[in-house]
Amino acid sequence: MRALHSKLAIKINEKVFKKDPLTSELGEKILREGINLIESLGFENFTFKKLAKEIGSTEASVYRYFDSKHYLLTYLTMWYWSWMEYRIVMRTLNIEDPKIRLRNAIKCLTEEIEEDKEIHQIDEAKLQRIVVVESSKIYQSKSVDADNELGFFQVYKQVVQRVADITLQIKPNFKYPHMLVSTVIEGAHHQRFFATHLPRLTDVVEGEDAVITFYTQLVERELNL
Amino acid sequence: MRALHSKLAIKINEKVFKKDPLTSELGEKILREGINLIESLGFENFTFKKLAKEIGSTEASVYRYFDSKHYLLTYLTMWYWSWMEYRIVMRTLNIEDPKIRLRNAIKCLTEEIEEDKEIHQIDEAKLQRIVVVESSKIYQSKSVDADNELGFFQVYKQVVQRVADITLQIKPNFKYPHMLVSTVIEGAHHQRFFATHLPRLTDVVEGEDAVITFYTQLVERELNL
DNA sequence: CAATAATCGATAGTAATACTATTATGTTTG
DNA sequence: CAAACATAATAGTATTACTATCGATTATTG
Repeated sequence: MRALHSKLAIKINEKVFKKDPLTSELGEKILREGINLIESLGFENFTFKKLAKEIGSTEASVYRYFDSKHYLLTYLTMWYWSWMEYRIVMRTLNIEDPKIRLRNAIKCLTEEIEEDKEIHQIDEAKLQRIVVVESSKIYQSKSVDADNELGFFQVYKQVVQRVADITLQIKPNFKYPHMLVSTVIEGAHHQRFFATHLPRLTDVVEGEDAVITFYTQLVERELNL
Repeated sequence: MRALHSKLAIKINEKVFKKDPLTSELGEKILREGINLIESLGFENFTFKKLAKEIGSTEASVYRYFDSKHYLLTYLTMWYWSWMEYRIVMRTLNIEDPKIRLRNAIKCLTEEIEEDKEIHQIDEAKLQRIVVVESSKIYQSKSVDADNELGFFQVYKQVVQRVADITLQIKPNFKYPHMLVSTVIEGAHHQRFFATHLPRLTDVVEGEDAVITFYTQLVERELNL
């Protein structure tokens, strides 16, 4: 009984999987338990063998869906960015003032996702934690260029482009819109990671989400708002 | 005939190696060829077996210096940050105006190192390319907390602290000095990587080092200079 | 100068990883 | 009901990430 193909369909580039995991129960388990296991073991120690054991299936069956754990992580990251793009669209649509659109978008990109939305079969809060810690591994790899050719980073680029466009509406002659946005996105991830593991590299402020505050401020100052 | 123990001694936390690679010719070869191989193969595909073959030695001998390739990368990264700290000190010492000190420090952190200094046995330009692409893997790993306990990230933290202190001299009530500096450092690395592999995430400007310009500007705007 | 320690190369071996291939048994669908 | 498809079970391979042992050579020290 799969409650799939939910309201908002998130479409993932087909080249990243061998068999669409959203078309079978086993596939969904791979995604769900994959997220759990990657989070608890870390991507390095995560294997398809362990995953298969967890979901009561076999290694070979998992390989029928994904060519490697690298592509599973890629899939999950693509899913995250598709979902994020949707969120950004929702929160900027119908807002006239580009300054508010921008602020909302930055908040979207930098805030911590709360647990327990239960709209998808995928737990977005958990997924965010994986994206924060592990997702840079999907491009910091020898296969970046090949994967980029296949379009695996397209959604990520779209997200950057979308927010960059808002900055250009505010300051049309701004020379570095993409750098600013990608700095904010990657920066927010790093800061969340640092806050947990290397707090001396960040400034955690009690009772405030310093990450949102800092990057919102940074962007607004950069565009002299 | 090793031309070692050069003028400026870079001291590396001893816990990261089993035997100090700077005390033997084999050790130096491990560092030198290690850098070459990691750059050409990528850290994932780099193995001690391949390294041993390259330097005409054996896997077991390499293991006599480092417990794992992870610690070799950690060593190299620590070396880079020690060297970077020295550079920053040199370029900020005796400069009275904190604004200029800051600008120099940011330039140090964001500029591309040119080839062929030949002061150390280590090629800093090549090392920087490795640090840009691979170094985040030393902390984005399950052993972060243990490695942090052992002090492996101390030099990195010192660098951040040092530059953060300059920002505080300029703006004493600034709430996010560490976030700002670590954002600049990690951001600069990402932008250099993006420029090569995912150019739509950045803004390469012909004839100008956009990375230096962008982050210098960013910092100065953040501190309203 | 001799003893001894350090260093290294050579070889071997292990457990785990990252896969691929084959086959047999269901299960769905047309 | 037959064809097509999905999965489990099993087996197997090449590579990786190590560890252990053992002489031979080289450097250090007493």
